[in-house]
Amino acid sequence: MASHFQSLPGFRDFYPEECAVRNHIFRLWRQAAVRFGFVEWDAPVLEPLELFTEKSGEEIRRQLFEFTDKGGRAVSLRPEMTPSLARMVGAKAASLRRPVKWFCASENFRYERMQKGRGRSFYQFNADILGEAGCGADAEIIALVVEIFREAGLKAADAVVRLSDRDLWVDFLAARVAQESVIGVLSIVDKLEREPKESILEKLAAHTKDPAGLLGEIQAFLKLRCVADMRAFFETFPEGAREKLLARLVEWDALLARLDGLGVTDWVQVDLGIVRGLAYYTGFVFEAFERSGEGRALAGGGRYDDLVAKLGGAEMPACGFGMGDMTLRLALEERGLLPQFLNAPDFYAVIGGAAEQKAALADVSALREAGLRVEYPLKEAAFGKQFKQAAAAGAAFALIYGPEEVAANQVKVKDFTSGKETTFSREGIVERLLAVRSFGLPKDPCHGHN
RNA sequence: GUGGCUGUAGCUCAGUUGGUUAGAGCACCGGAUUGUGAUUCCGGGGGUCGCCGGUUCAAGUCCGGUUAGCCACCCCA
Repeated sequence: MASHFQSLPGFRDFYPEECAVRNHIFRLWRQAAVRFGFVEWDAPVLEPLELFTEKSGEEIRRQLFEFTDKGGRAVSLRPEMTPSLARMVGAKAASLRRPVKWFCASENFRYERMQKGRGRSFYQFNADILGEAGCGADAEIIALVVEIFREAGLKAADAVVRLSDRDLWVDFLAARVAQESVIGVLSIVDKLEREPKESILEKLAAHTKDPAGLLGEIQAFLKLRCVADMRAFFETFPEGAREKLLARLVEWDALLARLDGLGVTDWVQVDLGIVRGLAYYTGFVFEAFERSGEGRALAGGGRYDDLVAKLGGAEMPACGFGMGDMTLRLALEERGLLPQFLNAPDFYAVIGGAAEQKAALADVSALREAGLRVEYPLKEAAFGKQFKQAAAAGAAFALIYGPEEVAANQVKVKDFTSGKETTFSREGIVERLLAVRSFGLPKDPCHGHN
């Protein structure tokens, strides 16, 4: 170790290569959101502790970076953005034009034990639509998830959005257990795959006289994969519960029709097994997963119509999702979807010596002014060394300013991919090289020189 | 918060039953090389062997503790 200082556990140093990857992911997020008409917002990194405990309860303090500041205030680094969003939207609820479509790409902090794809500091993209109760907002949110995946280079074979419905679960369970047991049963359902059957039955017995029967119905419910099957399933339910459940399916039809119109049907799978973290969700919920391999969760979200009133003081239906940078990065990395040479220059000027320096630097400046990425050696060096440096920097082209070229008011351009060279007049060099960057060296041999 | 595995150069790792001044490849810097880049050759910098303690004439090596990382559980807003 050159230094005895290290970054804190779970926090990352971003060397240029890492930073380029991070910025690439930010770019994917921002561009997709902006195309969908979302606007970016942000909030303080440090917030009053109560803002977070109000939503999630005292238990989450274990996972907060919380402390008392010098003014004696209980504060915490933000573990998520939704409470801040609710506060900000709630404060201006009356004057915001609806629907409110906001996104942010924020650094968040959770005091957790680290593992693959999870640290104590991470970046998360959030997009929310507030003030629209209809499923059009849910569809827009889900389509944005898919748009980000597409923009990143993923295909429908790589990732899937599993769509579930908290309302449907509540109505389904209400027909089988007491109202106050619904939440408890949902948390049991969440662990269905991870716990032995005996343990599940034992827990269900606290909520029903017929745990085996209830488990059978839940398993049948979980197997439903389309609205037609759901409808057939509910037709057998007793009057009262049946009408409510069938009415909910009308919303499902409307949502799926919109998703079809938005062209994301291939990415969406009805899967009522998505019940995790349903504490404050009130309607459609979803999570995006990799289809194969690790099966990592890439994003998750849903409708939370009551949360803004609770935290922001104003009635405001809402839905949204979050997507972390770490799992997305791993998914893209494994598929070779991270661009190479994100920091590479377009052109590297190879400069003969002091006599050629003035002409070369003048062109470098003009090219940079035009928006091209141009580098050159900061000290005099042999031609061979300069070419090595140009290649090591990942430059697409070398611009050669030797005595011959400069004397003739020319510059030789070398394409590092093909190894071919073409000589241009320095007159109008900016326009020529803008074209070279976009289309490569001209094929017309009359430009050539050999 | 619980359990398993692992810490030797920036990276990947070697290092004999404990035995002189701890090595290699890659990477980096310089040179061969003042007109052409992923090849080649030569040289250089860089290590308190994670940390603390113990056993021993002697510890990178053995023992104990600790810390960090990885993986799984818990959790996932």
